[in-house]
Amino acid sequence: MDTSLGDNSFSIDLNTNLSLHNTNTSPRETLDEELIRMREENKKLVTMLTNLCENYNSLQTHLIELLQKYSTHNEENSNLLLTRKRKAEEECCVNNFEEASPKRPREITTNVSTVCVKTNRSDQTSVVKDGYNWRKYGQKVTRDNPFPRAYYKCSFAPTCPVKKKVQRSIEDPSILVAVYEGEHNHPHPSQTEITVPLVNQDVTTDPTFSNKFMEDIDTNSLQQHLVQQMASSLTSSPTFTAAVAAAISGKIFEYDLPFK
DNA sequence: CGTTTTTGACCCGCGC
DNA sequence: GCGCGGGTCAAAAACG
Repeated sequence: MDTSLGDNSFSIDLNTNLSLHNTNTSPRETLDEELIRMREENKKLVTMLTNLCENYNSLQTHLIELLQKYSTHNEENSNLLLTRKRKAEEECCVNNFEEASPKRPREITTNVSTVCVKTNRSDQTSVVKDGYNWRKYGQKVTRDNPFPRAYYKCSFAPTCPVKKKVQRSIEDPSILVAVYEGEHNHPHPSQTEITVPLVNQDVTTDPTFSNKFMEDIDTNSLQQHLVQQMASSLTSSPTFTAAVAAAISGKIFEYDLPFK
């Protein structure tokens, strides 16, 4: 995860470097002490943030490992029940970047990944906002799911071979299951309208669910969210706002005084 | 008027 | 060989 959050250089500059031209020692000493205290607090915050990033990374790695194990387990169980055809589909979904079945020569090597997206129950559309532009070319009601399956091609087709199938989960209709086939051979057109894929129990109990969704989580929006959370928690602290107010007033004071 | 979506028809692989 | 089911095509409709 290449992130500025993991960068130790990230610091909260409170602009508390006050250089007051006040000769009164006692308020200055107080301010100096306050300044030292704020710097230490700043250091602590940086350390905490670094640890937080490290913990997040290790947790993410752990989650991916668990999902991989879970997928393998489901594959073994379902092998007893599924027909050969459906089993082949299952394997295709569980194992990403696996070659397509040799019995289907029309599909050359395709990368298959599954992404689950939480939507509003009132939203009946089957649109998964992933930043790419798609053109719908078909819709079909399948045997094992009453919700229609929509077929999309990348709008860059035929240059871009990527297709996706979108269908609501039979277990939880508020979840859209999108199956992507192939890799885009063009840059991502937009990073602005990405729906963060969902991690919940309904999704992980779906045997067709793939761990690939973790890679599709937009790291930029996650970073923004974390920064916003940290900013709000800091600004909600009375000591922090007091320190900022002191820093700003001190700065104003600095600009006012030299001519006195 | 160009683009996208809808939808019925068709194709093809698989199982019996 | 036949039927079933999933995937794709393509004409018509809808949309901006």
